[in-house]
Amino acid sequence: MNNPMVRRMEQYTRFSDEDRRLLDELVSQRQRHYAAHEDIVREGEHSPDIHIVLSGLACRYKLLENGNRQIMAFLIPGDPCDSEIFILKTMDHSIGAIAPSLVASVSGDVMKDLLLNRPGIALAFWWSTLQDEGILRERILDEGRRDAYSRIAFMIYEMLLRMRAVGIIGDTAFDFPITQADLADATGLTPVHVNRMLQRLRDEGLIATQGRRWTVLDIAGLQRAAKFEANYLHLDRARDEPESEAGKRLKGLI
Amino acid sequence: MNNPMVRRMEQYTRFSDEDRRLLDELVSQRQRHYAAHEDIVREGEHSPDIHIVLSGLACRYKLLENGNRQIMAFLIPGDPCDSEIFILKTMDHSIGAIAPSLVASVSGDVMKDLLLNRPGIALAFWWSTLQDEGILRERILDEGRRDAYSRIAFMIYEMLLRMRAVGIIGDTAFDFPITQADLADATGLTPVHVNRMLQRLRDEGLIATQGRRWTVLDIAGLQRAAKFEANYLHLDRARDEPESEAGKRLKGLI
DNA sequence: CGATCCATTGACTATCGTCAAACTCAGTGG
DNA sequence: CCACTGAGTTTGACGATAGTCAATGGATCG
Repeated sequence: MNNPMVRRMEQYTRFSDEDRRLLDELVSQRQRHYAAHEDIVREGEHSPDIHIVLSGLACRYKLLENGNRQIMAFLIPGDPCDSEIFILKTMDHSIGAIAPSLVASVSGDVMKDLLLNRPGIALAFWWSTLQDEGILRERILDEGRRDAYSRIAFMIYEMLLRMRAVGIIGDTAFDFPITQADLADATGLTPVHVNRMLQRLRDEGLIATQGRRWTVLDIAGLQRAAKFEANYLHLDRARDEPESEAGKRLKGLI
Repeated sequence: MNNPMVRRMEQYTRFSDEDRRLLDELVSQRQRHYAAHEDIVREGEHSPDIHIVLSGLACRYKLLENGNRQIMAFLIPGDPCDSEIFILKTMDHSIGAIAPSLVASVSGDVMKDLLLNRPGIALAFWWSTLQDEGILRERILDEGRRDAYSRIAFMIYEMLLRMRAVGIIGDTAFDFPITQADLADATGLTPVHVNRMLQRLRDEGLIATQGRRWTVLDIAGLQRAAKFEANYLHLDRARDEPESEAGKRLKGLI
């Protein structure tokens, strides 16, 4: 079976055949399609199931009183959405589909059973949680200390790497079915400003977009735009650590 | 024993006497003082121990190539710093003391033993991780969608609640040994702008500062400044949920 | 009593937000 | 086949929030 969750987690661990079989079974029992903009889990709810994105694109988001939305994380195929429900009573944020998506539901009891009896699987889920936390921290760094241009570039680069990790990508082109307004909600910018930054990235020959298909034309240039390059002021340190800090960071994280 | 970690975790669970004894023992074995600005764990390292802040103030941070620093989270007494070391090879961020701090070291082996054999303790640590993740998400919301004034107000209010939860607080006054430059690194602003916003909060009678001691003079006003109030456009929903979204959020989280 | 670290001020700049309108394009129905 | 529609993208003019730079003031500490 072509299980994106297994593919993602195998960046970290090698599953036994039995574990892989169990995980395949896990995501194939109950599946459901969600339309674009449909909520999968809502803030304040407690769901008896956990959800895993199999195809499409979803996100974690919160709404502010004034109707503004902040997307805190994108969920791509292979990502579990809400493994915290075993501990926390209610969700402190919502999960929504951005594009039409296929999502697996797993009963919490079945999941709990797996976590208790299959240490390999439990470890992989723990790793997944920690990776998510790393991505959250990177996002804080991004919003706090990078300008709009770098932030957009960074976002695109991160999606490229993450999609590559689960194999849903053709070399440097990938489906990222998102509107500029969604991107604005994810980066903390306005749609208008996102548009301006995308134009700049296109003008500079770094990326191209045709509909929902994004192509990275110049990976090195995109890294540079995203502030991924080693700073030449730190060259002495770079002898020991040939890669830039940010480069290592994102690789370690993805 | 006066164990802030136990106090913090008992917001979530009630420890058995034995668990409490074990946790008290855990943090009293090996303790060390760190000076202000001293690193406790550095990005890229792998430490055999996990660390728990007992007094003072520390933070998770990352450095950018240009020397800019982003503080991703404050660690107050009771907070474990690096429980991820069981899974991840290296830290993807650094932990540093902001003020002189007392920190407990716990050998990873001892810790692992506890997590495997004391389910009550394992659950409490898992909860702690999830709470941290919630705080990270709230920070992303903050940086993405609130202006500087609200962001500073929010930060102060969050610290008030968190300090209250571990009991290191005199009603509405608390020690928050931080410079305006640190606050700038945590909120993604410049020190100059932080200064302007603090002046505004003081002018409006919401807070007062004497050295490192912060006093909240007007809690409701501070909540309002932090955009904690229910939005009256949502009153219909507020009938079922009398609290504001943000209010619930932070309470659920703390 | 300098030295140092922080806080504060002011003048100037620029990044980004706001508003509003026009444009593109795919889908729909007469 | 061709308006009609609506979602999404693009443009431009303007405004405001926050950053930059540089100097001053205040407190604490050997």
